Amino acid sequence: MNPFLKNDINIFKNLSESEFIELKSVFSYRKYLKKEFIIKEDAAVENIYFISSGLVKLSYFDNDTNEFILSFAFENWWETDFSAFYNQTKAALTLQCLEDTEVYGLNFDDYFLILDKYRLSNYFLDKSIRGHIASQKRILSLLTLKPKERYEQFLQLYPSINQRIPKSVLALYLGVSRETLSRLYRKSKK
Amino acid sequence: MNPFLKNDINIFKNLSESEFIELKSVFSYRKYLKKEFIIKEDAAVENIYFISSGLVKLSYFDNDTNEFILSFAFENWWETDFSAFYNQTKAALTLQCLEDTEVYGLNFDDYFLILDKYRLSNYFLDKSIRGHIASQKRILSLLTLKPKERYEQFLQLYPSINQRIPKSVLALYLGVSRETLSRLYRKSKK
DNA sequence: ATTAGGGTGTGACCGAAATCACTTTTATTT
DNA sequence: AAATAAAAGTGATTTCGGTCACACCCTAAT
Repeated sequence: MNPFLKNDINIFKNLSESEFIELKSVFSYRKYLKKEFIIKEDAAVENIYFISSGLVKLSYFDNDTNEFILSFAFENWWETDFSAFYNQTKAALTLQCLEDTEVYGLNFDDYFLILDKYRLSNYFLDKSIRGHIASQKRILSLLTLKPKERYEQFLQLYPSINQRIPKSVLALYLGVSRETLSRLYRKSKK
Repeated sequence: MNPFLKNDINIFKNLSESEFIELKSVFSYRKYLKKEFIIKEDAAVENIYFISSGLVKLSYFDNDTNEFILSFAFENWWETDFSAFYNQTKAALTLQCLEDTEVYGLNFDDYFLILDKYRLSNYFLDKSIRGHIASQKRILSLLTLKPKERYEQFLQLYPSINQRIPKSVLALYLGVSRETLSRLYRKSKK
């Protein structure tokens, strides 16, 4: 198993080497290529995914035409369509790779199994609360900031992924048109 | 202790009567009047609050002038400035009563204490994930819907609190001006 | 019954961003 | 290297929602 996942979990719970080998067996490793879908709309959402390398986008399509991006996820993030996974319903969101990406999947039953067996509830609770806090920041950003300010906030918050995604994709995340973003970009440079 | 909290927790973990009496002692009950602040900007955030009755708004003020509402919270919801509580920093948000409100406060140390002592991690994990899912829905609503559609979605989602708040306050939540909301309102009636 | 204040409705005007249309630049593929 | 596709820049036009200004409630207090 990728060392990242081990290090990440160990922040909260020091498992012995043997416990870790045991735990590792419940995860399913898979590699996806750029543009491949990890979760497709209307498909069942079997897993929650730990991204060990690469970059993905979680998005929603209205009327299967216009795309909107809920979040990017990269190294050491857990991601899935939480609503669909947690309620075991069909995916309303899609999860697609912006780069070649390696993931460790954890299915519904195993998720609840390991919560108790390895006392990982507090680990996931921490992840979830931080995710919740990040979502609230995003809501405030959408409510309070103008496109230009949102763009600048994004640059500050995620300087690394800004380099890794096309501007047209970033526009889908910021909630502005491609053209408007392009014009802002010029202005904030000088 | 208010029966609501007990019923809510019991969904996840059946505590004995004596355990419950023990647990109850860590909560601090308090009653607030309409317009009172439970959390004030820049103050320390001691507690996470379980709302047992009433209605509150969680909001952000930019430059201490313009208000934006992150969420409403009412009976059976847990609410606080999570970022400030969890990181033990000063409040960036305010929590203010829209009605007379009764809360049960739980402080930082006790929170982590009872997570383990009463095995409540899974209970709070569930709450947190559902909160996270709700936040994501809100983000999508802001990204994909026009003001009129957001208003209609709100009516559908929270028909009860729509009756309990002024339209001008709802506008702060929907991210539109008071005037625009007023005009939409007329249009969607006919 | 008069006043004051919170909440709401509505017209006029303005501006930021969407949309449309097209060009230019940069990557990928063969 | 040529061809094709993807991404980005830019002008012209339109539109939705914000802002300003003021009128009209309705309830509670004097």
